[in-house]
Amino acid sequence: MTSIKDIARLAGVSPSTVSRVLNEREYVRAEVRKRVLDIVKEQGYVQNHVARSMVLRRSFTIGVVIPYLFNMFQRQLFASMEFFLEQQGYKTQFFFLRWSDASEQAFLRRLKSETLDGIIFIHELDNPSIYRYIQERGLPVALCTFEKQEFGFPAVHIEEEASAELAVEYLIQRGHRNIGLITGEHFSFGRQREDGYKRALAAHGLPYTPERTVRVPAYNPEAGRTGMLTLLQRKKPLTAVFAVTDELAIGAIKALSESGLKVPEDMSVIGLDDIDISAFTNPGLTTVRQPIFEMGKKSADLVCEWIAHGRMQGRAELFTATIVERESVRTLT
Amino acid sequence: MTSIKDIARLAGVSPSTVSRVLNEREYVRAEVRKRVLDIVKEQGYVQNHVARSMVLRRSFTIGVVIPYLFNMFQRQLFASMEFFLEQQGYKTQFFFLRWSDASEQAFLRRLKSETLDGIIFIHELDNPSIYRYIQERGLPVALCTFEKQEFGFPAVHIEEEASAELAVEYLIQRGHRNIGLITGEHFSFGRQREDGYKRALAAHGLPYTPERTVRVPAYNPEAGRTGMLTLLQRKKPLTAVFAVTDELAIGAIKALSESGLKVPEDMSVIGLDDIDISAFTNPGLTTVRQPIFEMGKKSADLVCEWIAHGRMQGRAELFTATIVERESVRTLT
DNA sequence: TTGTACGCGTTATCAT
DNA sequence: ATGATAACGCGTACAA
Repeated sequence: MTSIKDIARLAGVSPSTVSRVLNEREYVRAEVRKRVLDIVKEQGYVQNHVARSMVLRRSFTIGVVIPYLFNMFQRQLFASMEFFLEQQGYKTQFFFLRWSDASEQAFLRRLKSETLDGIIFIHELDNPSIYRYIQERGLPVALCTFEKQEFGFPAVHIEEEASAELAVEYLIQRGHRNIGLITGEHFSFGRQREDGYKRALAAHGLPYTPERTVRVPAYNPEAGRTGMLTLLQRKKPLTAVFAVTDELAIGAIKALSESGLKVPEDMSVIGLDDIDISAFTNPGLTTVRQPIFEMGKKSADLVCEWIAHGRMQGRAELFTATIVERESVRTLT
Repeated sequence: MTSIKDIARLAGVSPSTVSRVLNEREYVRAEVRKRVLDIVKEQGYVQNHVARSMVLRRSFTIGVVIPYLFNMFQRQLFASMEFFLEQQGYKTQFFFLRWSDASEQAFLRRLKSETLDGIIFIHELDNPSIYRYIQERGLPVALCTFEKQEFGFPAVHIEEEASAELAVEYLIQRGHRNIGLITGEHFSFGRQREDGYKRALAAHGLPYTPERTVRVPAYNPEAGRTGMLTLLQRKKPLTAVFAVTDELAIGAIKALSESGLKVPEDMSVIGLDDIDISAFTNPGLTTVRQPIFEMGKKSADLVCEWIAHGRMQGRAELFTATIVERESVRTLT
């Protein structure tokens, strides 16, 4: 491969001069600059990124930590991040994490070996040692869709509890009293959204009945489907269900139709996230929208600013969720 | 950061010895090896990946080229690749490409600067100069979901035409004669699937009527929706539609339900791909399954073997698609 | 304004 | 079996 030395030789200057030209330093005659640039173009020369990272001790790369089986919501989120990161001159390196300690350990090893400039988490980790390592090293970081109070990292997320409350409130306003909940066992947002559900019930003097809640091991459609089936099986009266993510809701709707129940005639369903596909389900899914694109941008901005200023810039960035009305909720009369 | 020199000093040996231990070379006394390993563990030392890449002139990284707005099918594909690549000790670096020449140029620049060990394309590029560059450099490469005869790169894909034919054949067997087609303007698989559609019609002596074909600018649900609407508007008799991807099919079903038409009672719909979500639509989407997981694995294997043996290993790897029966197709009587 | 020399962390080669 | 040294490609301090 052609290196900076080759260019220097061809242009009849020293490597340092070529370096100065390429990095837009001053102190180089316009004439020389042009000559160098011409040769660079002619040779199709591009700086070797590895060598550059080594000497600069930075990689212009931001890591994005995401579950191995990322869902559609996270997919949209990281597309947004990648877009804004690239705009600011950063490459994105994804770390797909499995739900195991071994996977988190492997991640820590990579973290140590890769000289990332910053890191964004779209995935909540169990192991606090990783957060601790990042904190000690002072690595610029942002959390997206969750927070970790103990570490004081900047966090980007919606008000989980309030957003869930909004969804349930919407059902109650439409006359629903017997409302089921499908949530997940893992991650703090599952618990927070469950709290929002309870708060909405309480605000209207409705009792919380544990039999109307089911906790599933994942947040995908299949889990939503089995969750709904379980709920149905318990034979508690139910006119509506709040699924804490859209994917769960999509699975719930499937279970309902398999059971010969119509949405929203026989059962109303509301989700939370507003992923792309939710506009295309039958019936269209009524849900609560997270501003995905903006949240991705904010996360990217937070780490980039931290890097630029050399110190942490923000703390929590709270976004507001809004109802998206489609056809999966019926008004009881 | 602690470096190999620090470990060497702490263990009372030279950096070379530490290097030998870490890379599992022979010629190092068991006793010394243990001492080094203990220090490494104690210090939490990990080799610096950047320095290593520089001297070894390889990065243990495979690039995966994918459209910026990758669809759910591609999402499953690259998850599979990432999984197998990691298993073989490679990191995955994604390149999200936009549909523009500028984006392809930027990609070429990165390609030159990054010392990748290999590359997989899940995205067909317009610009032959990129393929040419890869060919000249002898960079291990695999194409997934398409091929480029001119360059003779190994390619992993289903028999596009035959798979489409299978879908249409399925409709014809069930009594459908007036079958619409929703396909995309771009990429060779769109044309190939269209050819398969025509071949199935011809095989049964059915005429090809251009008014029953619509070509949309993307392969996502929204494009499928507008495509279906267009088809409906033309008022040609129609009992079934073949959408060349599942995402298009999902959009088509949405358009149908918006128009007050029931699937499959008033109109049958069949897709192609069998993405995860297709099992959860209402009605469940009848489609043709690409063995996504296996195709991802095969692509990963092809580049890894190429790297290991120092020369190209396979050529075309053809996979067979199979019908997945769900509820979106009705048998006419 | 430009060139020389050194160092970044690692591995391979060659001595010992 | 182990250590010294050079080299990978680049940026920068310092000399010129």
